Amino acid sequence: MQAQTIVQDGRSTRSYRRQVICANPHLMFGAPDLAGLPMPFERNAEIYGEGEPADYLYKVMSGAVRIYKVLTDGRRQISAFHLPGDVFGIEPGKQHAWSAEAVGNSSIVLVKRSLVLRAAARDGEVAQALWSLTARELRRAQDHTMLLVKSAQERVAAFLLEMSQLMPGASIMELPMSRQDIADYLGLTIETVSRTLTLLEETATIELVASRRIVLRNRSVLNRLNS
Amino acid sequence: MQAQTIVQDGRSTRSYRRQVICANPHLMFGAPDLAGLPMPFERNAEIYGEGEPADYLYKVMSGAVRIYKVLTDGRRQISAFHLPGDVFGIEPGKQHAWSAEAVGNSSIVLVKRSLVLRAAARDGEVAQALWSLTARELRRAQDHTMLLVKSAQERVAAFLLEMSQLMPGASIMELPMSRQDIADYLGLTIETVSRTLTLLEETATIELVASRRIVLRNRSVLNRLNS
DNA sequence: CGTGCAGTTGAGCAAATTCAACGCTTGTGG
DNA sequence: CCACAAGCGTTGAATTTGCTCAACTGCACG
Repeated sequence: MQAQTIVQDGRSTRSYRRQVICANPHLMFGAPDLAGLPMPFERNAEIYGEGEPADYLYKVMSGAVRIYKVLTDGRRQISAFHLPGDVFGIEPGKQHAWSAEAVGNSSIVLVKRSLVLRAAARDGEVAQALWSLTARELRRAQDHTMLLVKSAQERVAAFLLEMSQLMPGASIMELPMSRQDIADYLGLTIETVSRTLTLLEETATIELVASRRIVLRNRSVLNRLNS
Repeated sequence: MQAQTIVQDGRSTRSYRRQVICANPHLMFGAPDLAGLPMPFERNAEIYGEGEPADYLYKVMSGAVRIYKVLTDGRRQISAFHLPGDVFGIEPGKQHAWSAEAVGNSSIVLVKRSLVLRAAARDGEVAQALWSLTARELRRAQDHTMLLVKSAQERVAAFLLEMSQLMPGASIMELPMSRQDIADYLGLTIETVSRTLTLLEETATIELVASRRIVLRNRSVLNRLNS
């Protein structure tokens, strides 16, 4: 069983070629009894890759996960960030259509897909849960679609509100992801994201405590942008 | 029971205010026994509206359906076109998050949602079918997301290929929808769609037999744009 | 034959991208 | 402890892409 994790290479380009570096997140494919136990993933470690068999469902315990695809021209599109409590990895087919990586060091619980499916076949409640999980993911994807037809300001505002919803109660938002991650999620460039954030700061809508620590000062402005 | 259908108003603007005109597509909400029988919908007739209870599942028998939302600023975003054979109207919640309209005159079969859900609770096969239908819809939505981060040429090429896949065998594609529909699906303006189509015609990639009759002359170019 | 709608085309403009330089923080090695 | 490189983020200037506004064409229908 080969142990290898794939992470982003360190070049300053924005296209995503990949490079093999360290120890393995895929041990469990040979050790199905690990299902249900939390597994640690390092920053940028791959959880699964596009085209791999979709044998597990995943639940984020701590950290954050990005779901993404790399286009032929090297651009990357992130379809979702998953934060603690979120389940991900549900796929219609046998194979993953997307890749998943840990944004920062993360702890993730794995459950064998076949176990869940078998349980669902027996138990209507499980089937129902699985279905509503998929349906929620569908709504998420549709909301993301609506994001991508808006202006840069609107997208960034929507992103900030979405993140603050995912971290309720925190007055200072601690974003786990980089500007590049945000840009690839919003379909913008890092420069545009950066400029838009400073613009929002200049208008006292937000406060950039540090580049990844943001306070939402004026939610009504953000809500209006989001509308 | 009030009979009324809602259609687009006739103004030249691109924002979508609405105006009541003619006879009712919602008879079935009072006549559940109609479930399973095909119902006719006129061009632009509303099938269901955002916020209405999601009491039915729908299957297109003939014609075409657009699923859309109208933003606060009046712009419309179409999330999907459904052609004969497609099932639509599956929603995670009790209410429709989107609206559905017939693109052209269409025939659509309705099935009571509660019947399907009850069947799914008893029968694992039905539950499985329902789940995979939802999952397919999810993949569709994700594919659409990937569309919206591409250039205008790439979006139009992807649209043409998608449509040709939905109408296999036809050498001349007969598009049921207007330029405005296409634009709202691709997140572009009608002008950009029009210009892009003429550009593709000038490069002999497609042939515009008539504005809604298109022949794909050079699929490899389209595929390259799509990649 | 006019009217209305759908689609096309053109010119100017605005928004976001591209390319480039720079600043700040962090980690590493002398 | 300082020097320096690497990563990440910000800022500026030029460019490109698609949008806006406007005019015009072709077609269908009365």
